Amino acid sequence: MLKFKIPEVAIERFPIYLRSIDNLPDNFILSSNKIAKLAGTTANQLRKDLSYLGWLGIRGKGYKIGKLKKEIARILNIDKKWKVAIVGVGKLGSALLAYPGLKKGKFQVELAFDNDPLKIGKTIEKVTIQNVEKIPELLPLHRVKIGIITTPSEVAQDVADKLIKGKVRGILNFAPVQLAAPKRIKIRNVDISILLETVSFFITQKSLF
Amino acid sequence: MLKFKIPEVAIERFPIYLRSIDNLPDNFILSSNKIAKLAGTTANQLRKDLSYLGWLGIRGKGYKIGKLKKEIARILNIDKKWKVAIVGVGKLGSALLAYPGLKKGKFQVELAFDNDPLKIGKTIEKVTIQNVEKIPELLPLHRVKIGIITTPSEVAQDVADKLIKGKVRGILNFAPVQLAAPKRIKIRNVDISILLETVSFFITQKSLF
DNA sequence: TAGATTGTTAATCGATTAACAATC
DNA sequence: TAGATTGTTAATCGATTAACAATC
Repeated sequence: MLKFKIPEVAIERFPIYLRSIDNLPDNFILSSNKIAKLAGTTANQLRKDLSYLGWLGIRGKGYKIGKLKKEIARILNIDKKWKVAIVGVGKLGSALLAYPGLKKGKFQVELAFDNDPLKIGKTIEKVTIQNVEKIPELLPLHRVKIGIITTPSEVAQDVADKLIKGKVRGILNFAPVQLAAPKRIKIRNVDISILLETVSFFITQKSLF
Repeated sequence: MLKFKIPEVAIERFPIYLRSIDNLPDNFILSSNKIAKLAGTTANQLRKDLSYLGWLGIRGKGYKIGKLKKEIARILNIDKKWKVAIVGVGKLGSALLAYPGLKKGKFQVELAFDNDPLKIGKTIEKVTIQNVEKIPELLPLHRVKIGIITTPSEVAQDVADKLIKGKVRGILNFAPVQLAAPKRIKIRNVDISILLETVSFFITQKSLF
C-alpha cells in the first residue's frame, strides 16, 4: 500500500508507458528521453511519474525495461488477472467480447448479461449470456469486480444498480448517461459522441489551440 | 472566433452539460446549482465554465435551457453536421456504424473503409465499404474532416497517414497505439485496456483515493 | 424592496516544467 | 575520471474553489 498519493493524471499515464515499452526486450536499458518519445510525452514528466514508484532507474544509464514493466504492472494491480462482466450484448457488447485487448489480456470476460430472451442462453466467445436479473447473484460467485455497461441509456442506471448490488468496485460505462453511484465505485465513462464533440471544437478553433 | 483561450478541461465538460439538459424543455430556467447536479459537478465550476461563453444567465433566476443548449452547441461547432469516415469494418467498426449516437446525431458516417476484399463493396447501414487505398482520394471529395480508426494496431499508423493525406483535421483512434501525426491534427484515443487498467488501480488503492 | 443567483475576482490547490546536485 | 542521466527540488503555470459585489 502506498504511503502518499499519486496524482490521478499520473495514474492515467502509467498504462501508456507500459504499452509503449511492452514489446521491447526486458534487458534493454533506455533513457527517460527515449521512453518518453515512445510514449509521446517529455523526459521530465516521465521521470517525475516514475519517481512516484520509487528508485527505478540507473543514473547515467536509464531504465531497465524489464524492471519498468514489472513495477508499472504492480502499481496498476494488473500483475494478476481481473474478471469482468459485460452487460448488454448488442453490437458494441459483442464487439468487446471479441476484443483482443480483453480476450487475451489481463482482463477476462467471465460473464455476459442481456435482457433479451432471444439472446439469453446463447454462447458468444465461450461466454454464455445470462439474464440481467442474475447479476447481483452471479457476480460475487464468480469474483467479478469490474462491470462493463454496453446497454441503451434508458436501462444503464438500472444495470449499474444491479452491478453495485453484485459488489463490483469499478464500472466502465459506454452508455451516454451520467450514472449515480456511491463514491467508492470507480466509474469510467466512454462516450463516443462526447469525444467527437471535443474533436469538433478543437479542429475549428485552429488559431488558438 | 474566440478572443481568449478556454481551458481544455472546460471544453471537455461542455458536451456533458449539453447532454445533461438535452431533454429539458427550452423554456425552463434552472439555477447553476440544479444544472450542476444533473451534470455531476459543482455550481461554481459550471458558472465558471459558462462564463467563458459570455453572459448566459439571469441574475437571481438561473439559466434558460434553450439559450444554454444553443450556446454550448455553437461553441462546440455542432450546430452543423459533421461527416466522419470509419476505417476498419470489423466488429467494433460495424458496431460504431450502427451506433445511435453516430447514426442520428451530429456526426454522420459518410464513408467506411476496409482492406479485406471480401468486405469491400458490401453495404452496412447504408454505407458502402470502400478500399482503404481510396481514403486520400475520397475524403476531400466528401468533405470528411474526421476519421475514426477501428483497425488492428499494426495498420493503425498507416491508416492515420492516409487519413491525414485525405486532409482530416481530427482522428478518433480505437487502436491501442500512440499515433504519430502533425500537431494540427487533433487526436483522441480510446483504449479500453487502458481505461480498465486505471479502474484496476483505483479499486485497489481504496484507502487513499 | 427582499431574496436569489449570477458573473467575476482572489485564494487555494495541484500539476507541469526547468534546473541541477547526486551518482552510475 | 568524464560523460550521461537519474531523482528531486524549486519555479511556473493552470485549474478549482470560495467568496461576494452586481443585479435580476
